Amino acid sequence: MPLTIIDSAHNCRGCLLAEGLTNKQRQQLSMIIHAKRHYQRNEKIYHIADKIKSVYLVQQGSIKTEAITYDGRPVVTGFYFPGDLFGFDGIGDQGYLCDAVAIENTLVCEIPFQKLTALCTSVEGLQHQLFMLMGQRIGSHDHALIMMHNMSAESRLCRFLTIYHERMKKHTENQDAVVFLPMNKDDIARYLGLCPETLSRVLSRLVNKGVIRRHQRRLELLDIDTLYELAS
Amino acid sequence: MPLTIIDSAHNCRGCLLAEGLTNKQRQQLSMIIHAKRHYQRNEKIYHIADKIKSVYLVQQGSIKTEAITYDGRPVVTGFYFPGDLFGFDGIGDQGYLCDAVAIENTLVCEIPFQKLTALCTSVEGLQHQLFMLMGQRIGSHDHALIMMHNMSAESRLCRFLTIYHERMKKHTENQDAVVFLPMNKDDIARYLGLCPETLSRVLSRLVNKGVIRRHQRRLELLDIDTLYELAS
DNA sequence: CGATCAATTGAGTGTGTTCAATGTCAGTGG
DNA sequence: CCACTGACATTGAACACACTCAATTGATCG
Repeated sequence: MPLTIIDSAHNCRGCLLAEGLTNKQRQQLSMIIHAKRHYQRNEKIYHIADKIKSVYLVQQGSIKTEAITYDGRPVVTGFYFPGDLFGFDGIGDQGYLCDAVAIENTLVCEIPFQKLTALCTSVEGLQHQLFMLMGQRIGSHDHALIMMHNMSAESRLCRFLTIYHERMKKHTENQDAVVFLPMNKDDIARYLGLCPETLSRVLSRLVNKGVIRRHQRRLELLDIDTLYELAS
Repeated sequence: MPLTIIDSAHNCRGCLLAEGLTNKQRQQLSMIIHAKRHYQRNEKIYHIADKIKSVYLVQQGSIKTEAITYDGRPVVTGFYFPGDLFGFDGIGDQGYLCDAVAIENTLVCEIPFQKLTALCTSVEGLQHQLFMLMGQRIGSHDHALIMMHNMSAESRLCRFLTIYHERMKKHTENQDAVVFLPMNKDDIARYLGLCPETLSRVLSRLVNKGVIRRHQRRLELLDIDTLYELAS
């Protein structure tokens, strides 16, 4: 079974970068892929201030990126799941701004950025796709910024859940109102800008309201409408 | 005098996109520039959800981008000054995510994104520069996100001031410890995620501490070291 | 079954918000 | 020249929400 995954990596199937490319172009793309490898839970894919410029694709598993605030606290700046590209924070001129860490056992494929941009000059569809993805990335972070502004803990969590749920519905065959969270609660708290206790309290409150049901990392979204309402 | 500005627009001098290009390449770049025009205070350069894809360069003046939170409050997502490119939030597939609004009378040059990327395939230095700028943009917003996490009102303001001061020192001949803020206080408050009253209080506190001195929109940074310390 | 560690709950505190009152300034008209 | 007006900035008091620290409960493993 892992073989098929490795194989699909070779052919760049399912990779957002390869979308709209011909088979031949996909082959060209797969040629420049530097490495595909497994990472253990908590293993780092890259470190803050690393100068090696690559973008990475999550094949299987999940990734978080985390940075350190000016007063020394760890902050989670993003989560990435199969099909997602990450590492764009390293494209600027000061190296990576985050650590990228595997949340679980994860298969990642590395794409050297310089080779990628070189290929872009000959494969126009690829350039377009890359600009799009970077644009979307900029957009999604504007989104995150907006979210941080004066939203209550409850709103933040509900929004996180709805976004995560939509993401999973779109990319997996699972269409249920159930989500599995591969990351632990502390990571979610650091992502939402809350302390773990507050997150715990909000979760309990949502359970009491009958909006969700919990079985450790498996969440049932009982009342999606209210979830969306609370996410305002 | 405005003539020289228009002229420099034609030659793309001072434009971050044109950095490292030959004169001939700059000419090619200036050919695709769609429009250069003046905007009045509070005039919009583009609107949320606009599908027309362009990036814009501030020639003179200043720009803010603002969005609406899920509960209907306006949020300022960024400020842009001469030499800055803005409009990257519209590159994704869902149109612009913000309104771009002139803070004062402002001269802006519009660069259609499609033509720009088409030119990128032939002018490699331009492609590199564009990727870099988008990468930096992603990085700076990661930065902003980190900043929002659990920082006190005072820290946020001090960080804003130091960043703004460094920006102005780099891009203008003015090397004094003085900054002019073209935007009004409400905009700063909406950018920092504070209410205007809190911003006012923090400013007063900084004056009392002897860190800054105020004359309406002109701020003297009396004690830059403490300013940096407080920005932690 | 007890030990260990994580997760939850509770009490108290701090910081920013809200709403209201006061102060400041520019522009207008008597 | 001075009082009046309206917009905006500042200050004050009360409140709400999330944080901190501590205690309790729950889960996992030997």
